[in-house]
Amino acid sequence: MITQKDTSIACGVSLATVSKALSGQTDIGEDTAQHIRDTAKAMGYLPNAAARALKTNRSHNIGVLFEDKTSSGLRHEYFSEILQCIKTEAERLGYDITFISRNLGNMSMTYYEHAKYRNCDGVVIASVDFRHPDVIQLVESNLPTVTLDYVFDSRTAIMSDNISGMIEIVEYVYKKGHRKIAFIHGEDTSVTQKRLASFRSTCARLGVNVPDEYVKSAIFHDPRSSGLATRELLALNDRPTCILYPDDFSFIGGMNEIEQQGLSIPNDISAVGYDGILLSQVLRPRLATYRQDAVTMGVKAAESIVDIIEHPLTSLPVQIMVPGQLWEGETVKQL
Amino acid sequence: MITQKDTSIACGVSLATVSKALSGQTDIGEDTAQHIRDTAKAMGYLPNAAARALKTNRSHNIGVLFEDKTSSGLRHEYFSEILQCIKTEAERLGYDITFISRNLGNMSMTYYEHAKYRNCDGVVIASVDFRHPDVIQLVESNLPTVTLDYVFDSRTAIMSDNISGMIEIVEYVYKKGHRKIAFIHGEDTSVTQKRLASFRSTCARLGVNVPDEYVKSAIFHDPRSSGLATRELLALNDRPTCILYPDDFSFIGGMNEIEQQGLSIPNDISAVGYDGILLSQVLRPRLATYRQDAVTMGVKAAESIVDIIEHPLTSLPVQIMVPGQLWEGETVKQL
DNA sequence: TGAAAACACGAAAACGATTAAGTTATGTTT
DNA sequence: AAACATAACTTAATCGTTTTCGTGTTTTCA
Repeated sequence: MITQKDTSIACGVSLATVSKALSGQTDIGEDTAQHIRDTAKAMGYLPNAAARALKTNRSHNIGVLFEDKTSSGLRHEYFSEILQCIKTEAERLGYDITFISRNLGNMSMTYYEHAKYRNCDGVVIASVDFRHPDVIQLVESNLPTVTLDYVFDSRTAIMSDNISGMIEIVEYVYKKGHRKIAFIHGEDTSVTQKRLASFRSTCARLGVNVPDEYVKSAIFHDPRSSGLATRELLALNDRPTCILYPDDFSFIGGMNEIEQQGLSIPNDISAVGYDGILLSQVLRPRLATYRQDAVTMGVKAAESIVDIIEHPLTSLPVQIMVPGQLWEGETVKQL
Repeated sequence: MITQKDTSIACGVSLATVSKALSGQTDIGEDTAQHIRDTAKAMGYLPNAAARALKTNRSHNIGVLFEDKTSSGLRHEYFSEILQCIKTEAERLGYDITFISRNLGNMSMTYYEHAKYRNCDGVVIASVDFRHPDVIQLVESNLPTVTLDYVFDSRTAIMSDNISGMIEIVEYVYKKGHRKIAFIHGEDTSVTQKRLASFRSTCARLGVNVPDEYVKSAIFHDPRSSGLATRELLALNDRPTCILYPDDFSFIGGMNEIEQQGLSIPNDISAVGYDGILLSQVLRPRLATYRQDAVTMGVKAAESIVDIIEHPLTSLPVQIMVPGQLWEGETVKQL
């Protein structure tokens, strides 16, 4: 492996001169610097991130928390798309991505310890149990952090606008003439709480009555549970005319149930998803859904964490609301 | 930050002793070692991966190549599941995962340079253009590498068994009485070549004639292109009774086309997917498909790269065939 | 009991890079 | 021309660990 030392010998200058020339310091003559850069390249010199990190205490490495539990995790297109965009944007800004977990080999460590061990300059917390003590420890530490879809006090958070999303969905469905609107929500998370509150308040504002039996609980990304909830809704005496699903993928479970009962979407029952994953737009009829802007979420997350890392004093903790977009699709019938 | 030095002072022993005690060397008295470990923990000592890597030339970090081009990439459930499993298994074995790309900030580098820069002990090459010169450079370097679904000479590869997969599919369809079998394949990749060859040879062996117009080209993971191919197939005078799709997701495009023409699956047209993603099993009728064992792929990839890293002399380059499984589903009609 | 072996620990160099502070040589000012 | 500023380098310390080679002490056993 070619080091700066090798290069310095080859150029007949000191180690320091090489380091400065390579990092573009100004107190090196332009001709010398150029010569050093040329020979370094010719010799196949590569910087050593470990040495650099050790000395500078900056790794240019961002930790990412992605715990793959049942519902969310990498298999969910929303998250894999966010990850993809964090990765791309971070790389553009000169940072690499390392996954942070709670164990490494046989030694178990907290997220914080792991991130410190790897000298991460900051951490993006994407998909985890935000109530876990280890997550709390991490956000309360001195490490820069950015969370996705969950707010911690005095910390930057990138939020998909679930409140507005739900408002737009309900208003759209209302505009289409629906007054019997059912909502199948996901398991009890911060996201679910926001959507549910928004659903209830918007319905109230529009004067839409929501009987208790119109609100069902299911599991995100699990068509089976939303299928069961759908069945219960269809069995009601006063069945809803429109069902809102926790996410696009879960809608499949509802769709099966509806079709199996000989009903058709949207003629007999209208339906709306959430997420705007690829699937929603290749189904026929195209699913009405609220597209979450995963691309912007990822980009903003990367931008924010880098900003905090590079300007720790001037960057302020903010909550960035990322608006989504209603995709009307063809699954909500005009009544 | 607490270092070994701090600990050594606190314990009144030398730096060397602390290092040995912490790494479990034998030439330290058991009582001293225990005392050192206790105080280290009490003081909140954390090892520094950068310093360790610098000294030992081992980072316990595995690079992963995941370039997100159109068809494959993280948004494809097959790959995101593999990534998830590589991650989990690598962590179990004491390694972290870092994404390797071709640029970092404004400096562009090859994969090899990036991996070297980050001191990766090895690289898993998952989803890229395997013919790219930079990929070639990487696999021809001294870095341990493992590839997925593509073989390089003298290198370990984890292969989803596309040959057998196609054999099983064709035999299954044949057993169901189909003799007019069409195949819509993906773009020209190594995987496509294998499946196509296997399709042709199996059909030949079974005495099934495959007219040229029964073999259509589409794009992986793109329902639109497979929809178009499906339309062409349906327009043939002598239309096939069964269509094999490049992947489960692409099947959606075909499904829409078929239903739009007033035909039904499987009564009028039978269909088979490939991958066995979640979607395939929540569709009604359940899609016949060949389940690729992404979990095993990921686990084997992690195991293999770690084995090569830790036993460079005794580990041999092998091609590990990961068998999949035919899921019969309900989309192939008995003729 | 005395020499060799085993044990427990320390000193110091090294990994590759960065950087504060010091040293020349050259140029500028008055 | 003396004094000073600037440009262009160099020296040497340092980041936190690991590891080789010693060294002093204790144990072992003939």
